[in-house]
Amino acid sequence: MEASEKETFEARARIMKALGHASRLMMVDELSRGERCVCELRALVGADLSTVSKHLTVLKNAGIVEDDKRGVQVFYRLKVPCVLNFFTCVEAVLANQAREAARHAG
Amino acid sequence: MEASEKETFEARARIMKALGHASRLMMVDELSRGERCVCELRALVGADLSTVSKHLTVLKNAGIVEDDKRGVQVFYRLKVPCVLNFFTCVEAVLANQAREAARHAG
DNA sequence: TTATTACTTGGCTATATTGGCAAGCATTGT
DNA sequence: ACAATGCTTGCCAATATAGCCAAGTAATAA
Repeated sequence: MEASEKETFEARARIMKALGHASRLMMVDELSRGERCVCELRALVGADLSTVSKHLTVLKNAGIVEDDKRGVQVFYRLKVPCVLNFFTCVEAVLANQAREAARHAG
Repeated sequence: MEASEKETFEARARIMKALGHASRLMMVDELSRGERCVCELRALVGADLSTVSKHLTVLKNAGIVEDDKRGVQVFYRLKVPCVLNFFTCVEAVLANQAREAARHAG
C-alpha cells in the first residue's frame, strides 16, 4: 500500500466519519428537504446549541454541507445531495441484520 | 424527534462509523475484488494482526462483511456490495474540496 | 449605546476508539 | 503428544470524540 493511496483512503474515511453520528445523520436528512438555520436543527436533535454548531462544523469541514449567514441567522444546506443515496444501502444492511436476528431467534 | 426515529439514525450511524477508518475502507475495497484471508488483509494495511482482526470485527458487527473459517485460515468477504457505491459520492465530495482549494489558492 | 438574538469558540470532563503486545485457542503437521 | 500457523481476545496507554457551560462575536432592535 503506497502512501498516496493511503491518503486517499484517509480522505474518504474523514467523510464517512463525519456521517458516523446519529445527530449528524438526522441533520443531513433534514437538510435534504431544504436549507435550515441552526436553531431549527437544534430543535430537531434536541441538544445544546453549541453541540449542534460543532456537529455542523464537522459536516462542513467534511465538505458535506455549506453555510450562509443572513442577518443574525446561519443557514446550512446540503452541498452534496448524493450522500442521501447512502441510506438505501444502509437500509439494506439493516434489513440483513434484522433477517439474521430473526433466524437466530427462531 | 421520536425515540424510535432516533434509534433508526443511531443504527445507520453505526454502519457509517464502521466505514469511517482508512484501514477498514482499504479492506472493503480489497474485498470488493473477492474474499481474502486475514493475513492478506494484514499485508495490505500493514498493521499488527490483532489490529486487523479488530477492524474486521467492527465491519462484521456492522453487518458489512462475513467470515468463514477454512482450516487454519479465516476468509472475509463483502456481504453488502452496495457499500462500494458510496465511493462514487465520496469522490464527488473530494473533487469539490479540491476545486475549492484551487479557487482559494488562485 | 445598550440589549437581544443567533451562533461560535474555549475549556473542561466523560467516554470511545485505536493500536500494539502478550496470551489464548483452534487447526494442521510431525 | 508437541510444535507451528493463523487468528482472536485481554489488557493497557495514547489519542479522539461528544457534550455541556460559559464566554465571545456579529447583526439587529430599541
